[in-house]
Amino acid sequence: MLSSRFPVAVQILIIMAWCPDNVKITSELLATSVNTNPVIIRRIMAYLKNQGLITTASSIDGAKLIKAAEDITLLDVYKAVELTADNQLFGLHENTNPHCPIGKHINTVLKTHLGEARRALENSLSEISISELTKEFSPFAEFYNNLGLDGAKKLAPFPPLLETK
Amino acid sequence: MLSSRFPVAVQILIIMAWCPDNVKITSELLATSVNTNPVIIRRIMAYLKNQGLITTASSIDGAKLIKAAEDITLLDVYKAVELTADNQLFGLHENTNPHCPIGKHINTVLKTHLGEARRALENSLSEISISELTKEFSPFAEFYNNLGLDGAKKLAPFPPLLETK
DNA sequence: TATTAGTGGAACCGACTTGGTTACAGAGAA
DNA sequence: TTCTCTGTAACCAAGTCGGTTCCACTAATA
Repeated sequence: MLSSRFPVAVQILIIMAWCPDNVKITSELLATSVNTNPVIIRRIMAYLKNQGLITTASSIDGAKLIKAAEDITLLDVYKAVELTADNQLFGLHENTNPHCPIGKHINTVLKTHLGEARRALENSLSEISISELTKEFSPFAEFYNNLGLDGAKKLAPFPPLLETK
Repeated sequence: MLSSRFPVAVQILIIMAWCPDNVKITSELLATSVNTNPVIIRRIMAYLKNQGLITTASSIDGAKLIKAAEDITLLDVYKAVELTADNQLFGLHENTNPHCPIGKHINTVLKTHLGEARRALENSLSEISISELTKEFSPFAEFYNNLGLDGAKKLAPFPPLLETK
């Protein structure tokens, strides 16, 4: 089963970059947009926080981006939530037979070539920033901004997004 | 945990491309090189067979490559054993909130950009063929060939590789 | 100070994947 | 027939993942 941590993390960052300052970004707000449990959001936000992409705040303040949306690439997000400790995209079969020449050296050979493939993937991810993704939602952002602070409350059924500080 | 089906499949194909014709390729031979159970090998060979890369044979004949090693790329192997039905590399969170503009459109936007990343990965994988990997083992192939049919039996402890028809 | 809102994290659950193992029916060559 | 090997089913233990509940802690506020 493919993990959905990565796309959810991207969605979190897009919302944080997209929302006006008067919108308080809480895990519950984000959970409403993603349609999941706030704890799921907090787990993913912990990755993003650990990677230095966002800050979180207990009590009344919402979460904030640390880096500008232009400076956060999909690679940053991917590395924050998906990669294992040894930065590998593919698994390897350990304990191959050292008495077989191929078994003995296969992993060294594979690491080289699969590393190239991983770098190709990462290069592609690094070419897309959160701000570029945010632009694709600009029609909706304008609509939202035109509502103003009070008008926004009419937007149910999606109440959490409309809470302001 | 990262699946090791892909690297094991590559190892299988390298051995099949590398071994002289007088070596009978059985699941047990391959399992000895990989250092796992023959059933694991057969499961992976079923993927390769289904993809049209190899044939298998019950009884006395060994498995054979259908396509030439030059024409089998790592992408062929990857697609055979790793990709899901919808060809996706990344998971998506389904059931996002349709009342949130971002939640409603996030997956469409992500599919576009993550599809680009996937294509970058696949392009990289398609540039490496099994025969290129086999070349990296050529020193050992020469050594093996120099042994001849009878001398090969001295190569224990790695007996299964040495059985000939 | 007491209340309130929200975070952070532990604990647990069910569903699923994965590598591994055993067992057995069937095909095919000798 | 006998022997070898494949193909497949069944099962297991371990790990992952999304989800949920619960609770201690923090910080702003009334």
